[in-house]
Amino acid sequence: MKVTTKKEDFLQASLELIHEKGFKATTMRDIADRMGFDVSNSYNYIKSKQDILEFFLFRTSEEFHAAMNDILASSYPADEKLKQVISAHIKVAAKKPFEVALMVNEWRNLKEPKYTEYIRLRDLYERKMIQLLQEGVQTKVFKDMDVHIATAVILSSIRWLYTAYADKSEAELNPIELERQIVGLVFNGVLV
Amino acid sequence: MKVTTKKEDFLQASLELIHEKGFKATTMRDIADRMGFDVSNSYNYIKSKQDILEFFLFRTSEEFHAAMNDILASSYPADEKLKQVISAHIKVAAKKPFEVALMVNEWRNLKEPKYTEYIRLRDLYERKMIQLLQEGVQTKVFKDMDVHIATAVILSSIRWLYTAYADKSEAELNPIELERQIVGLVFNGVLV
DNA sequence: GTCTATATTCAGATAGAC
DNA sequence: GTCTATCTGAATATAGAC
Repeated sequence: MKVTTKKEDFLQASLELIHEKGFKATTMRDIADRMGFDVSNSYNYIKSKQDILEFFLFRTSEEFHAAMNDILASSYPADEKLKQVISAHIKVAAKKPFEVALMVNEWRNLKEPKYTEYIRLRDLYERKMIQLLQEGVQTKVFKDMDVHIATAVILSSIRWLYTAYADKSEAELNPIELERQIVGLVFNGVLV
Repeated sequence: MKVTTKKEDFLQASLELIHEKGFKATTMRDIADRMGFDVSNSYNYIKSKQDILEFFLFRTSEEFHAAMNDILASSYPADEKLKQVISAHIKVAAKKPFEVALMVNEWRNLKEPKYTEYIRLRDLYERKMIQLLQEGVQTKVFKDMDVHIATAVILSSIRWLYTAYADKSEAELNPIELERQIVGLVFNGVLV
């Protein structure tokens, strides 16, 4: 079994509560209650409530960027690269659904200068995706299309993935089949 | 020029502020400041802060449902129906970007019983979309696919649309070209 | 690490005068 | 419809004792 420090437990409890109620609606008291101690103890583990948000957002963002960088630096053709990006998103969403939920829903609650810093990372990620699609268009692997719109559509189309794994109620989705279906749609669309 | 009541002005100011700062972060004082009067006056127009959220969320939800119902009740084949759903989403996003932003970002701030009521409307809308795709698969217009996953992917893929119209900074997107690009992707994917 | 106590600030909402 | 004044509650965060 996994050994966790109390700080890790505290952050995990925070993460789950924020996912359930939202960042603003989650109070330090809520988190302390779930940990079974008084609010004031929370400040043994963090300096401020903002710290919790920053910790998860930047850590998970880094994970996405690392995967994207490896994929872009490979010699695969663009279609295989795109498939691997989709695959990476499914893997992260399946392994860390609450972290991804935070990225999707709570980044607006960051305060300056972290807010601007985070936006920059998001924009950078988007630009890497645009680059990938552009490469595919130039090599005639992808059709001629507006790569900016296509990037927005594709990134948006996989943004719901965390919900499939965050809610235990959902039937456990087979990640392999999920990837097959999504790649099928992104590559060839819905028409026969 | 358009004649507006002061209540309409108040709600519009609320809408824009909530879009800028988020619902929880927007205070009644913020809204009153923008209107140029004291907080207490706000309660001439609404009973509570929740009212603002409920008003916009349910009104815009109704708009989406009405469009979807008309499309489903038509005798068009499934591919044309799907195209019209996409077209409707673009139209609403272009005309009411802040309202759509609220639907995407702030529905979690509804309180019971409105929260449950709203979730039901969302689920209903999703089921209508599943029905549309199922019809297309049965009539061999769409390929054989997991219609639940396809519904999640397609609805998610057009969820970003409001951002293209909410931020004035973005170059004004031509809705006709936007529709052409998105329909092209949803129908045939990115491959040549 | 845990507690009690408290400082500080700020939010939603109401009462009542003009 | 507008204001002043105020109630009530709640939140983040800190100080200091055990």
